[in-house]
Amino acid sequence: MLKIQIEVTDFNNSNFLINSQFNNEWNVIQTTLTSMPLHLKASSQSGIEGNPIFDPIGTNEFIENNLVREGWSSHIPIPKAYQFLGKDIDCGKSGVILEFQFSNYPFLLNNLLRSELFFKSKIHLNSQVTNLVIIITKGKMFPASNSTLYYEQAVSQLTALTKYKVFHVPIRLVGLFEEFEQNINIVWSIYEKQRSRNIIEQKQGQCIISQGIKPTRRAIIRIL
Amino acid sequence: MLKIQIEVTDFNNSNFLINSQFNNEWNVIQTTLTSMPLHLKASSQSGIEGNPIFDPIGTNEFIENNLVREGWSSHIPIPKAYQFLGKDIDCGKSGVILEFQFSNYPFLLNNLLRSELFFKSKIHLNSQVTNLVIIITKGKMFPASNSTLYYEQAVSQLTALTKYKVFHVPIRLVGLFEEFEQNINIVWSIYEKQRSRNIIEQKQGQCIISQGIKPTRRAIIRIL
DNA sequence: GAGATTAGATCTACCA
DNA sequence: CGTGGTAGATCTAATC
Repeated sequence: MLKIQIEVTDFNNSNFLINSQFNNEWNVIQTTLTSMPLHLKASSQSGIEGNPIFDPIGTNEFIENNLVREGWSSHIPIPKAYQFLGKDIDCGKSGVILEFQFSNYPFLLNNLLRSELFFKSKIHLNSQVTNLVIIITKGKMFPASNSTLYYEQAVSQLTALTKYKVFHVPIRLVGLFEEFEQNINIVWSIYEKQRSRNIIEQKQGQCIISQGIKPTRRAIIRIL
Repeated sequence: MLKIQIEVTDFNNSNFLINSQFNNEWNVIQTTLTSMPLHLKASSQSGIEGNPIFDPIGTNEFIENNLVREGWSSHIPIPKAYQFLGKDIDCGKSGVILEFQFSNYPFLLNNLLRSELFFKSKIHLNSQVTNLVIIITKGKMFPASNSTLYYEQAVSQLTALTKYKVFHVPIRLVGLFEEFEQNINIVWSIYEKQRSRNIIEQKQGQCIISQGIKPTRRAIIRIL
């Protein structure tokens, strides 16, 4: 059975930190991600109505449910004194912050900087200081809503920021990918209406993903 | 005649820098902003359809047009090697970068970090290195689309980041405000359809802005 | 239940 | 004229 592929880029020594202290947490994330079928939905974008695109809602839900089952906390509130940085963080356990980021690209640097402040200020989230941040993104290959963050973009940005030593919190950036020209298991979700998070129907299925003709092209998804 | 009010917060010694080197550039910005009528439009948000909200499109256009007339460049391209930070910056002149930011709040830290990299890397934008960044935001008082950045939020975030010395580029953050209980000149724009930037009709008018009963409430705008 | 706020979803505009 | 990408606009969901 073909599983989702993941790719990882580490910043600020997160590789060493994970191997020495957060191996268990990482293993649970890795297992969760690689057991996940590709979640797709229909686009409503003008001109490509109905075309399959990456489904952030379904993906988000799958990961969150699985991690909560493994003892992770979700929607961890940010303390009052730091509420200008936001309301909550997606998931966390034992000082590991986990953010899924499938929304528009500026959220990456927003997540990064607030994590940096959690790290430096040593404030407690879920009774723990922040030791490590893991950010999950999708590969550029997937057709998706415009301006949503993709892994390669995130790698470039964090690499440049690392070069100029702008941040110090250890970060592992994770990208989700699929194989080309293989039967891929998918979950196709139909939502109540545009922008609804209310799933009316969820179908299992398969698709084949082809690389576009030009190397710059997004992949083409053919539902079987 | 009542003009838009502006408030300013400076970071990393931008105050000194402006007074000593960029007084002319600042004066043009200040004059432009304080000559601007409040731009409003109708919301399409469920439950408050038709209610007046801050109009980012109209505001943006007004500022940009005026600055271009004063010799500023707009949509300054980011060099190829730094394209992972984006395509262009809103406006600039003589090493001063200007960003209007009325979109969702994470764009603030996105703009901040890419400006920091422009500053540190000394790359040329419009044949100039980056000396100063000016970011224009709207006050929290204005009803607006959900999750759009507001000045007070930006002040909090940048203040915290300054405290931990995360960034070094000089920044002046500008907030737009209006007086309460006064006749305020407005421009009400009607767009072709939802999300359209195509203005069908633009009416001059007046409104009165009242502070909400609870201090936490957004202001109430009454069109005259 | 009304209101505010952030998180996230995801569209249109525009330019190369 | 179709494609791809970023910028910006701006909605719904969820929570307090």
